[in-house]
Amino acid sequence: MILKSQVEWALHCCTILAGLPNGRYLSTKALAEFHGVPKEYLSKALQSLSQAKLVDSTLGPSGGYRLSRPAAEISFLDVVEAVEGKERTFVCNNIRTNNPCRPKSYCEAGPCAIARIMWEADEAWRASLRSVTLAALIQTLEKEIPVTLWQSSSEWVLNRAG
Amino acid sequence: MILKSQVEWALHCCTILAGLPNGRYLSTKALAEFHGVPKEYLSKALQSLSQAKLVDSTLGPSGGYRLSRPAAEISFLDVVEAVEGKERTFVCNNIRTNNPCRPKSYCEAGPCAIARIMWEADEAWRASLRSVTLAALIQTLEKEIPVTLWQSSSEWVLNRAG
DNA sequence: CAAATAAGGATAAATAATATCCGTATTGGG
DNA sequence: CCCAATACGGATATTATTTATCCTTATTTG
Repeated sequence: MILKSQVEWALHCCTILAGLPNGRYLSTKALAEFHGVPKEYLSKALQSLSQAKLVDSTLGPSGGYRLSRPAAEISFLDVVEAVEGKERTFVCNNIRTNNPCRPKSYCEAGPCAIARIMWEADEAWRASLRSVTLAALIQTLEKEIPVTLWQSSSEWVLNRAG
Repeated sequence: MILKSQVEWALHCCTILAGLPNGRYLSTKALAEFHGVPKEYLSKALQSLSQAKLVDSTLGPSGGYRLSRPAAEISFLDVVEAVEGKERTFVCNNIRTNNPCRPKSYCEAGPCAIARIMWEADEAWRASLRSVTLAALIQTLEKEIPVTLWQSSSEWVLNRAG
C-alpha cells in the first residue's frame, strides 16, 4: 500500500504555487520542468487539484494554476485527498457474514469491530495530515533551504509565471 | 491506496486463532472455509504471519496454525505489517533535486520536509494500530456478538482444531 | 488571427494485487 | 512402516491499478 507518486508531485507543486505573488499563474509546463516529471501526467494531478477546488486555472498563453485560497487554509490532507480520493484505506468486505454458523436471517448490528479499529487508524492518519498546512510547510522550508537556492528558484518561477 | 484484502483475512484469522484452547492448531483449510475465502491464497497470508513469527505452524494431519504468543501481546500493527510490509506508505523520490536552480554539487542536509510530514502521518497511523491488541478486539467482540453465534462458532472451530 | 494553454477522452505500458497449481518435506494416525 | 493431510515455496496466470502518452477541443492572451 503506497501512495501514488502524483501525491508527491501535487504537494511540491502546491508549495511552488504558494510562493507565487498574488494573482499570478504558473503553467503545467513550468511545474513539470521545475520538478523533472512528465508534463502530460503531472497535468492529471493538477486537474485533480482543480476539481477539488484547491487551485484556480486559466487558459491561454500566460495561463496556468494558482492556489484558490491562502496557503494557511490548505492542509496536506486536502492535497492528498484531492489526488488519492477520500475513500478509507481499509475496505471491509464483511467476511464475517461467511461464518458457516451464522443464521441466514441474522442481521449485523453495525460495522465489523475489525473495520472500526482499522478506520480509527485511518482517521489518525488523516488527522495528522489535516493538522499541517501549506503555510506551515513553507515556514519550515524557508528555514532549511539555503537563501541563494530559495531566491534563484523564486526568480526561475517568476520568469515563467503569467 | 487501499490495503490488501489479505490484511482483513489475516486479522480475522488471528481472531479465530486467539480463541483456540492452548496448544491447539487450526488448518488453512478450516480458516478458509470459515471465512469463505480461497484456501490457496489465504495460505500466503498465513505464511506471512508465520514468517513474522506471529504464529507457529505444524505439519501433518491435525496440523495448522496457532498464535505464537498471548493475544494481549499481538497488536493490529504486528498483523498489518506482517502482510503489508514495514515500508512507509509515502515514498519520497526526492524530486527536489531536479530543481533546475540547484547547484550540481549541492548536498541536501536531511530528508525532504514534505516527506517528513507524510512520514509523521504514517507514524500516527501505525501508533493507532499499535495501541490495539488482539485481546482488546476479542473483548469487544464478546460484547457485540450474540452468545449463541459465539458458542456455535467456537464449537465449529474446535471440531476442526488439531 | 496565431500561439499557448487547461481539460478531458482514448489508449498503451508497467507494476501490483489476486488467484491457482504443483512439487517437496514433514508429521500424525492406522 | 505407510498413507493421508498438512505447511511451505516456486511458478504461472489473471485482473486491477498506476504510470504514461497522445490527441482533440475550447479558451484566452497578445
